[in-house]
Amino acid sequence: METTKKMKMMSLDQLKDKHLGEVGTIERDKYEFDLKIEILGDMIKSVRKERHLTQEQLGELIGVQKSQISKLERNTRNVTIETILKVFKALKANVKFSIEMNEGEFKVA
Amino acid sequence: METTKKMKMMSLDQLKDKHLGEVGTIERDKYEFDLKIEILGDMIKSVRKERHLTQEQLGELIGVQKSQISKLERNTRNVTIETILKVFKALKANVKFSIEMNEGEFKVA
DNA sequence: AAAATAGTTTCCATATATTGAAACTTTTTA
DNA sequence: TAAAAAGTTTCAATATATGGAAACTATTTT
Repeated sequence: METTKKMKMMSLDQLKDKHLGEVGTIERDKYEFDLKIEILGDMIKSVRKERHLTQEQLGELIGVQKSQISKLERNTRNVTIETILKVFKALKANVKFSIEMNEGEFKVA
Repeated sequence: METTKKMKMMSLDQLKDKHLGEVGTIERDKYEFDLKIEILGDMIKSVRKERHLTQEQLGELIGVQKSQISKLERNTRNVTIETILKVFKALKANVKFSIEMNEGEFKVA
């Protein structure tokens, strides 16, 4: 099993944001990772913990039972984008998505 | 504050397959965007175009009909993570996911 | 303009994601 | 250590994502 690797990093963009905002008061966390089903749940859990919420509280914010949150965090199954967005929106976390590709890497079979 | 920048090393295979440009100048495209259902399809389409594939060809790579690809690109519905990963994997594109949050922004209702 | 290719839509079946309720287990607190 | 709180699992219902087939429209090519 893979352990949760929580990588905190500060990007240039964040530095800019920080300077634009109130000096030194805005702490911004960014978690970035290769998208895999197995990691998503861990991310939900991480952010929820950071917000000091119980599964039940998060569930209330979204409008679902705590069991639902548990399932999501435990990666018991596939998830739809909509569900992911609902959760992170409730956690007031900004979700970004990026796609990287090397030019010319591709060959049609 | 440390930035962990891990630009992927280029493999020899990638260099070999590179058909234009000089050695060592493989361009890497990165599309980053706030995750929204409406945008995902556009991204699939963009990357597919960049790979010079038709919907039918992409479908073959994944093992689905072209109509399926059309539906995905046209954002006709919600999508699961699994499907997203399947598509971008076939396109040899690296999918990243990031979550940003401001500390202390959160208030429990 | 006709043919060929590419993309879209509809109809429909099947698989599975979402969800609640309740019982259960684990962790925390008094 | 007993009670309370937090988290997990199971059972079951419903909604909906995935997918193929075929007819359709749009675009490109000859």
